[in-house]
Amino acid sequence: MATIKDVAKKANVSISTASYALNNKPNVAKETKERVLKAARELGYRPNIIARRLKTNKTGNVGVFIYGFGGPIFSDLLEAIHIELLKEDLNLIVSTGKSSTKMLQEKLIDAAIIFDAFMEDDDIIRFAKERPVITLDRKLVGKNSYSSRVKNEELVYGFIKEITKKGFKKYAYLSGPKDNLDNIDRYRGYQKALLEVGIENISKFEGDYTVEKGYLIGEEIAKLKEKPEFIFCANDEMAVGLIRALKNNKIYVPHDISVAGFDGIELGLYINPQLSTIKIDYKGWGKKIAKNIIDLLKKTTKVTITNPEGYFNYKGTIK
Amino acid sequence: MATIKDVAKKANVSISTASYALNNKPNVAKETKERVLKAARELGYRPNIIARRLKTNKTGNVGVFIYGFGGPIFSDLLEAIHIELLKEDLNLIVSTGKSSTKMLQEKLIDAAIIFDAFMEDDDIIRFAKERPVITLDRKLVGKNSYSSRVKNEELVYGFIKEITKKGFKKYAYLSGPKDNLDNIDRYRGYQKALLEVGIENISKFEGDYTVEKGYLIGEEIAKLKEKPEFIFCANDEMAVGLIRALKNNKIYVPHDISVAGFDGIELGLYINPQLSTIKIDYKGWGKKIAKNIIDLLKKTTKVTITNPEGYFNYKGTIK
DNA sequence: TTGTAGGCGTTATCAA
DNA sequence: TTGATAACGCCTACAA
Repeated sequence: MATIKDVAKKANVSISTASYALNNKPNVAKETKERVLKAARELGYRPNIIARRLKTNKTGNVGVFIYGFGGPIFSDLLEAIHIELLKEDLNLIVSTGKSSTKMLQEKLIDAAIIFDAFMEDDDIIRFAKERPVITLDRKLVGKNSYSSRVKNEELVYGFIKEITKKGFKKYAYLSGPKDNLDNIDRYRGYQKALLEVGIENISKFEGDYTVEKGYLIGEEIAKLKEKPEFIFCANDEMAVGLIRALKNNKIYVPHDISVAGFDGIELGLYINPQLSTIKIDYKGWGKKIAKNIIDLLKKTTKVTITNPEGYFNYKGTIK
Repeated sequence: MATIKDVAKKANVSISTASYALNNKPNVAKETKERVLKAARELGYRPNIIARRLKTNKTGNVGVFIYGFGGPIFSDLLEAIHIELLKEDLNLIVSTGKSSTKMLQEKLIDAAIIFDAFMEDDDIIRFAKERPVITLDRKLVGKNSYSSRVKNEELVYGFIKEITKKGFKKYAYLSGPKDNLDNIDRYRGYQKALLEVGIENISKFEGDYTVEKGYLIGEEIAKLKEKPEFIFCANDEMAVGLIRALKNNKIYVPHDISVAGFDGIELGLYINPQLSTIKIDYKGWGKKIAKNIIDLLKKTTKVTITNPEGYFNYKGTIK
């Protein structure tokens, strides 16, 4: 592999001059520069990013750490982030699980966006001592450390407030993992809205955000004597599984039971009827966060982190 | 950030001794080693992977480059790869588009797995001069360069051979992007199977692998006077969109038209009826490829690259 | 068993 | 406008 040394030799200049030429520094003669660039081209020279990094402490990479590659919400988020980063010639690196933590520790990235509740606050804080982080899955604010959150409580509250006008009596909540922060906030909004109209007992089923679990809970509910009239699922995927199980047990949505979810995933559009849900603008969110990260890396201005928008869709699986 | 220098100073040893101790070399006295490790712990020392890499030419990262984060087949593939890599303490880095090419050039990874037809052969070949690559989306075999492919032609041929026994007369093919290699191979198998039973004119619609395009083609087909009796879609996502458009136009699958897809994505299980398809074992594939990569990195044995399995599901959207 | 020193490929300081 | 050289943090002969 050709190094800058080879280029310098071939162009008959010193290493430092070669470096200047290759990095577009203004202090190098036009003719010299051309000679260097030509040599580089002919040798197929590529700067060794590792060596550069050792010197400059910059990689040109932004890491996005997610809790799994399966989540349908991530594709929009990642796609949008990627587009923005490319505009600034930054690379996007995606990782998950233990790999993420290691990348954070090894600082192979200039900045991080975190959407993985399994990652430890401590690791994030340590990283944030030197580089900016935006977390999307927790409240973690400090030096270099920002948080952008879906307005879970507010959105669910507003959504359910409307639902209560339909006069349902028996409500249920299908939760995500019980220590998941988004899930907790969504439940809080749910509970608040119902309490305000005097409904206190909400039957609660514990899920895990997967279609499969939603299906299992659906089968469970199908066997109940006293069925809920309205079930709010902490995410769309569980709602899809739930509805499917109900249908297989000849319980029809929304005729027999009304169901709603959260996220607005594409899958929800392709079941019949379409899933009622609280749709989050993940694309818009990704774009905004990426812009924030870019600003943070530039350190030019004060950076204001924004939260994503949400929209209600009552049609479909609600009577 | 604490460096090995700080650790050495704190433990009152030389840098090299600190390095030996931290890397578990056998030549260091037990007591010294303990002193070094203690110092490292107290300083929160983390080796700078960048510096190490510069010296050893190893990163401990494996890159997987995909054509987009939206593809539902990738989640299984990535998840499986990730699990295998972790067993060997290798990190998984995922990237797409231009970022992928840059990572390849900058060699931030020890090996690459490529499933992105937009990446250039040249870039891959250059990378493969020094490190192993497995491509999943093209035929590219050479030094350090291996190819693992879905048996598109063979699978579609076998599947359609069975279909022809049902006695359909009018066949259509909904293609992927017309220069996509998988798509071309799938069509070849389709054509071959039909030719063998004397069917020569296949009406062909050009799609792009997306649900949206499938939907548009579905609307187009709904307007045709002479409709096909069986439509094979080059992937499941288009099939889902197609079926949905047909249903919206009161054409029912499989009652009026039979449809099948390719991939076996989860979404296909949640439409009604379930999508008939050629299911690829993406999880198994990911596991195998990851193992291959690990072997290649170890350079121990001759490595044999395997192809993924496929399974037929005729039930659901085929009459 | 420990320490000295050279080098991985860059960038950047300073002198020429 | 160019060149010599010292870092960046780590590993590893080789010497002690």
